[in-house]
Parts: sequence; structure tokens; C-alpha cells
Amino acid sequence: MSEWTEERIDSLRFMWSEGLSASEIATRLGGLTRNAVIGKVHRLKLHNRVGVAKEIQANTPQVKVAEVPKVAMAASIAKVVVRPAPRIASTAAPRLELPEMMGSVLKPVPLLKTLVDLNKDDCRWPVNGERAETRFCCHAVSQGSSYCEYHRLAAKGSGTVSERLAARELRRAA
DNA sequence: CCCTGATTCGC
DNA sequence: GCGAATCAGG
Repeated sequence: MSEWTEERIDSLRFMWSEGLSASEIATRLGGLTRNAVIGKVHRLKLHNRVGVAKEIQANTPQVKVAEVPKVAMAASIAKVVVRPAPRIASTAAPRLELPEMMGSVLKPVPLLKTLVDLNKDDCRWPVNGERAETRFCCHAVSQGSSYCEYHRLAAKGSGTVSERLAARELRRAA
């Protein structure tokens, strides 16, 4: 059984806004089918994805999640980092790249803890994997949020269409 | 056949 | 509200 927690919904919103397909989102969230994701998308009235997201999807090569090399995955998560990212046991490998929509807020390098290792003040933004294998960002949370500043803004920025457009404008101006 | 989202409707 | 089944299509 899996339920639509706030965090999973935030994650869904973000991934959907970034142009990931319903099935990709389903495997990353775990315990869901693509039908469930599509159903939720409709209930949230998120179904009108805007231009850029469509392009991302069209230009994304179709690669089986389990076949993506771990090295490639680590590189896509933390492309700003030179040192190798930590080893990850999960077979799920996201090619999610967070948008540079946060102005001067630096993209955190995920610490990739599992749920059981999460501390109270660790950012709970799911980075990859499913269920027990899910790894989280784990950087210090912003006050009043379950996310670090970067992911707090990421979740917020992927809310409504107007918010996304505003975020896109900010990015362009920066 | 692989995949995509959209819709319906019993639960 | 949820999501399997189904539809329509690439």
C-alpha cells in the first residue's frame, strides 16, 4: 500500500513539470502504476504541461531505468561536483536535473541517505530509488519545511502554471 | 510490440 | 479520492 503523502505529491508535481512521463514518475515514486500517476495528475489538475517540459520529454532518450549506469546517474544528480558521488545500491537511476530556477541558491549535492538514516533536520526530497531504497537529499531543512532551501523552492516553483512561468522568467533574467 | 496520456467507473 | 481497465494514438 502506498499513499499520496504531501512529499510524494510534491515530488510528482516537480517531476511532471519537468516533463518526465507518467511511467517514469511511477517507478521513481515506487509502489505505483503509471495509471495511478496519471489519475493523480488529473485530480490535481496538473495535466497541462507547458512547452519546455514537452521538449524535454521529446528529447529524452528512452532508456530502461535499470540499465542506466550508476556512474551516469551520479553524474546527473551532482553534475557540479568533481569528486565521485557515493555508491548507491538502488537499481533506479534518475536522469532528473533540477532547474536553475532558484537564483543564487546552490544546488545541493545529495547525501543520499536512506529513510531509516534520516535525521530530524534532513531535507526529505527524494532523489532516487523506491520505497526502502529511496535516497534523500538530506541537506539542512529550511525552517518550517521538510526540504532544504533549494528543494523547498523547487517544490514551490513547480506548483501552479503561473508560478512556473514566473520562475522561468526569473531564471531567464538571472 | 514498445511506449504515450485520457477517460471511465467500480471501489 | 483512487487506480485498473480501456481507449486512442506515436
